[in-house]
Amino acid sequence: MGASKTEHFSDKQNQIAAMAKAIGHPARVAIIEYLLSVDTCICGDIVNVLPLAQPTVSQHLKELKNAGIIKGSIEGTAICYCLNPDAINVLEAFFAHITINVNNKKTNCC
Amino acid sequence: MGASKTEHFSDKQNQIAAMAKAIGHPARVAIIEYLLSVDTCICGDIVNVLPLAQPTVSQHLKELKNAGIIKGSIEGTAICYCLNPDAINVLEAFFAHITINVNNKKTNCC
DNA sequence: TTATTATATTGCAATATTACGATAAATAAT
DNA sequence: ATTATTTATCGTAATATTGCAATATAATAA
Repeated sequence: MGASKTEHFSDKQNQIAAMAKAIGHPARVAIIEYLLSVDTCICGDIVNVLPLAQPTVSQHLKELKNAGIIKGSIEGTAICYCLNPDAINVLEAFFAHITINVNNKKTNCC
Repeated sequence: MGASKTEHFSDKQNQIAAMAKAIGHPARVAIIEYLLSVDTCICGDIVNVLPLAQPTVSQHLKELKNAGIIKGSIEGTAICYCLNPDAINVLEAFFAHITINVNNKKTNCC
C-alpha cells in the first residue's frame, strides 16, 4: 500500500496529523524557529540559514504552507513568509488538552 | 537522497521533529486520543477501535513508543500502553512558546 | 530589451513510510 | 503438553519523502 487511510479518520484527526507531519522534519522546525526569531518577515535568507540547497528549502516551505503552518505574501521580488497564528493555536490547544488530561490521571499504569 | 540530514540540526530540533513526525499520522492521533479517553490503560482493544489490521496498529504503536510519546508495560498476556507525560510536556512547551511569541508580534506582514 | 535577483518547478535517485498476510514468540488457561 | 490469546516481526508491494541539479518563472533594475 503506502498511502495513509485518511478517509477512515475524522477531519480533526487528519488536520492535526497533517500539521504535526509538516513539523516532523528538523529543517522545518528550524524554519519555524527562524521565523519566530526574526522580528520582521524577510525570508529570502532562510536559504542562507539552513544547510540545504534552495530547491530543498523551497519544498520545505511549500509543505509548511500547505499544512497552514506558515503564510506567504509577495513583496516585490522576494516573498515574505511568516507563521500562521491560527495553525499554531490549534496545535497548542491540542497539546494543552492532552497535557491537562494526562497530568490529571490518577491511574498511570506504566 | 531520501534520508533527512539530521546531523545538521540541533538535538532539540531533531527531538521535536521526531515527536511531531510520530504524531503526523491520523491513526497515531487516534491512538493518542484513545489512550487519553480510557481511564485505565487496557490497550489490546486499540486494534478494535482502529480501522487497521493488527500488524499495522502494532507498527504505529512502535513508532509512538520509539518517539517517546507512549510507554508500554507487559501485563500478563496483554501489553498496557499509556501516554508519556514527559514527551507531551515537551511538545506542549514548544507550542506554548511559539504561541506566546507569535501573538506578541506587532509586525505581522502576511 | 537585457540582465539580475528571488523563488518555484521539474526530473530523478535514494530512502522511508504505510499497510497487511503470514508467521513467530510469549504467556495463560485447560 | 496442548491450545488459545495477545502482541511482535518478517516479507513484500505500493506510495511518499528527501534532496539536489537543472531549469523555469516572475519581478525589478540597468
